[in-house]
Amino acid sequence: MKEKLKEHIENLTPLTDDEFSFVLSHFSFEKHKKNDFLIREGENVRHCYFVVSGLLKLVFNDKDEKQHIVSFAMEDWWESDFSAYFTKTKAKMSLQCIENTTVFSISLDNYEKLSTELPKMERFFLKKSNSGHIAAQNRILSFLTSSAKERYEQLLKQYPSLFQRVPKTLLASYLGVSRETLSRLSS
Amino acid sequence: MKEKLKEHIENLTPLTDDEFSFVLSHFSFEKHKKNDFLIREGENVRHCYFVVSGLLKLVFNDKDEKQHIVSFAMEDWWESDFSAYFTKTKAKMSLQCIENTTVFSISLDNYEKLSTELPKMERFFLKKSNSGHIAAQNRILSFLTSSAKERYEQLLKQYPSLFQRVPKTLLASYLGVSRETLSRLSS
DNA sequence: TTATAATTGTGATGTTTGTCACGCCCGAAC
DNA sequence: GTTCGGGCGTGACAAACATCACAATTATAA
Repeated sequence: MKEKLKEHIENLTPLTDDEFSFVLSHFSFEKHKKNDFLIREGENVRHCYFVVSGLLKLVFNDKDEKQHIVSFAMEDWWESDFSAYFTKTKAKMSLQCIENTTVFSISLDNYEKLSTELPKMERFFLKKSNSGHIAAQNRILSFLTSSAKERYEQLLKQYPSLFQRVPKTLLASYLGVSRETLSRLSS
Repeated sequence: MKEKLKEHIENLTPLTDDEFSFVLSHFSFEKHKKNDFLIREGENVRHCYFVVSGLLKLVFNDKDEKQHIVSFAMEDWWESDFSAYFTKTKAKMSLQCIENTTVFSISLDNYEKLSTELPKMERFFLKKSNSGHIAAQNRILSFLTSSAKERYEQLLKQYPSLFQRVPKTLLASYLGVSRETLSRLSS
């Protein structure tokens, strides 16, 4: 588990063993079961999560209780309701396990401490944030340029494993179409 | 002009005058006319821009030469093709002036120098990047949860000035609907 | 095992939206 | 002035998609 986090960080910036122990001391390791909530809509968001194994969904529920999936969080992803996390406001979204999941979590205090105490890590978080921004922009682009069918095919190509791991209803609410439409797209 | 940048940064972190001069020395000030390109699709992206005045569009052109507006960049916004900027690859999008525009620009080298030399600024860029990520996520959410009409009304509420400054065709291609549909929504 | 719930496909129908077509208005260029 | 083109509205039609309904199959739990 530790190794997973270490390797992940070292993809962007090398760390000595001492530095990594120091980094690690700012995180907690957590195991969660399928359907557990890491973040509940309306509550405070104490942590940001690094996914070691498993699968989560970041979900927004509209007034009609219809769920919309903003993001699937897979192995090696960072996820949270970042808006609520950074501004210390209540969560607008929920983060829930689709499978049994293990994560490293970090509080905002520790996030900021770590950033100031170890500049490498601030640089690391900056790069991660930039990637997150770019990924989100690509998703916007896919809504602007592509039909439901094309978005479906892009997803299939990029994350083929999702189609075995996740009920189609969830894929539909990620793609922004109804379950029935998705079903007809696949045939 | 300088003051605009200074105030903008000081919204998030205080700066001494010396620090600000140091910051400023990493930027260039540029004036551009309506229709000028700051970034052209297919070319290298040398700079990231802070908009002092005016209005720009960040545009993606699909295979059918249809333009899709990823973002309008207004006063106080940071904009670039961040993916191309950070990874030193060719631009997938263009950044073009809708009005006469003034900006501060910073090269990637200077961005990185500034970040390492002045940790405050790295913290600043991190916060900006987070906001960008969150803003993009909200836009994704609006595609998932809202009809064209609702997205139109949200935009009208958030940026009423756009409706005087920008031809409806551009608003349509930001909202992801045809010009004709947008026209019918407003009535 | 048996009962219960979740998942998925598919038909019927109506709404939303895109596309093509046309006409009007208005400002810029000549 | 006249011409030309961009911006904008709107009608007609077709395509894409949502919604409702129902059935069949597959987990899941008691």
